[in-house]
This record gives sequence, C-alpha cells and structure tokens, in this order.
Amino acid sequence: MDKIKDILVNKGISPSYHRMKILEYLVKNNNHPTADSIYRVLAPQIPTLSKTTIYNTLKTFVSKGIISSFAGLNQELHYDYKFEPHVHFFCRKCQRIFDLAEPFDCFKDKSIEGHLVLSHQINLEGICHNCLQDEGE
Amino acid sequence: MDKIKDILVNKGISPSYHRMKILEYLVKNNNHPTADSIYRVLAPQIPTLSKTTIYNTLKTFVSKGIISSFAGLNQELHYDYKFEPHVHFFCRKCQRIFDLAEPFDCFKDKSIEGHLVLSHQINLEGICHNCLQDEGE
DNA sequence: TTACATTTTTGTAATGATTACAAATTTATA
DNA sequence: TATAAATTTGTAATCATTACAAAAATGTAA
Repeated sequence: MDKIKDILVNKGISPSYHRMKILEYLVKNNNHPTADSIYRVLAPQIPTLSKTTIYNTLKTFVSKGIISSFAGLNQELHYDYKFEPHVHFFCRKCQRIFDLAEPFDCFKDKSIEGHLVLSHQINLEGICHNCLQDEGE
Repeated sequence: MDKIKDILVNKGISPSYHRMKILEYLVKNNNHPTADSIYRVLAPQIPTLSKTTIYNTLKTFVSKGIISSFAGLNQELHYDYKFEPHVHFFCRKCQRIFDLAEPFDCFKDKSIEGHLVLSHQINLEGICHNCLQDEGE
C-alpha cells in the first residue's frame, strides 16, 4: 500500500484515501476496467464513494500519466495501469479485451511526416481464442 | 453518381436518395466526418433529412463494410471511406485528424496468439506539423 | 391506375457515459 | 482551535447515440 502512495506522491498528487483505493484497484487488476466497473467493485467497500470521484480521479491519473485510457468496442472508456508496450485485442463475440505483446516499436516519440508522436495505440478486433473453440463445437 | 449507386447495389443495399447522398459525401470528402458534421453539411441541401437517418445509414454502411469507423479524441465516432492501409494521427492542439501511411502490414487476417484478427486500427496522438510550427513562433 | 405490402425516413423520447457545479466534508495550516 | 485549501459528494446538465412508432415513399400485383 505504500507503493501505491509513492506512485501518487511522486506524481505530485496528494494521496487521499479514495485516490489510493482507486489506484490500488488499477494496479492489482489488469482487467481494463471502466469507470462504472470500478465503481461497482469499490462502492460496496467504500459506502461514501461517489461516481463523480471515480471520474475525477481517473481523469487526474490519465493527465499525470499514471494510467492510460482507450475506447472499447462500444465507445466506453477503459483504463489501464500496464505500461509495457502492448496492443489490445477486442473480441467481437465475448466482448473481452486481451493484452498482446507489441510486435514492433516504431512510433513513440518519433516524428512521422513532420508530426510529433507522443503516444500510440494499436487496437485489434476479431474472434478470440476461446470463442473460436466454442464455434468449432 | 452511378459509381455511388453501384457501390450500394453491389453490397445489397437499395440505393435510396438519402443513402446515395450520404455515401457520396463520404466518398468525396476524406475528412473523417462525424454523424453530426455530415448532418450539418447535408441538412441544408436536403431539408427533410433527419439525423436518425444519418445514424441508421452510417451503421448500415459500416456493417456492410462500405466504410469504417473509429473513435476520436473525445469518443465521438468518425467515419472513413478510405481503404488503403493507413493510420490516424490525432493532433492534441488543433484536434485535426491526419492520415499517414501504414509502415507495416502484419495484422490483417492473421492469427496472433490464437486470436483471429479481422481488423486493426493504429492511432497516433501528438502535435501535428502545423501546430509545431505555431509553437515555434 | 389503384390497393396493398414493404422499405425507408422521420421525429420524439429514452439511454447511458461523462461532465459541470455548488454544497458538504475532509484535510492541512497557522 | 480557527481558517483556508483541497477533496468529495450528489444532483442536474450535456451530448452522442439508439429505440421506436408514426409517416412517407417505394415497389408490386391486379
């Protein structure tokens, strides 16, 4: 839990209880949660927690570079603590999101056709391993 | 205009007037429009046009593979008729979207770690050429 | 052409994620 | 302890998108 606090302090964010709990959730669960799914898990444990706090906190974390966000198949924002380079695979059947290794590294902080690239996202879409097996049955 | 009609008929979509005008707009304007921006342009020319028709039509086109869609910086859906492989660059300052050449081709219809990849999107974010120049001034 | 069925479009209301904002609470500071 | 600042809450607003039923347009058969 001190590790969580350190992350916040190092980024100049005061480590309030709610912020620590939300970041702790993100660090421990690499399941691409949405604001709503975080709320559903944490609200029972923290009865006073409001959804606005979730949104505020996530927005703060993204702006400070602690987490990243990306749009899912239905436009809902998902959040990600993971920072090793990876790509997201969206399964059209089960709607789950998988992390896959990034097979190259040719964008970050480069200049491409005169444009300065600060971040990049690679999104794959298709049928996941499990759903392919289910189709076969 | 016959070309527009052919595209629709070939995909099994009956070429109604509104559908043709919307597809014509997409074919002629490679400016990544949103449903709303299409509406703002076409509504004055077609006074009876409703926004729901825009949404319905775009959804039909996407499902038939005539156009593709992607989420912009603010989650709004943008539409694209272009089918040569390309990546999208989002400028954080001017919010414009640029098409850049795709520097490799290693996803489409491949199987990666057991998952079948049907489509992919590469999104870059940063400061565009023009905005970099403005900063220098 | 007319009558009927089907398709397309419209317009309004609903949905759902996100944000704005002011009040309430908590925390830090003097 | 008193006061200021930061954080959180809760409700209401926003905005893109969708649902849905009515209206309009189109196609078809007699």
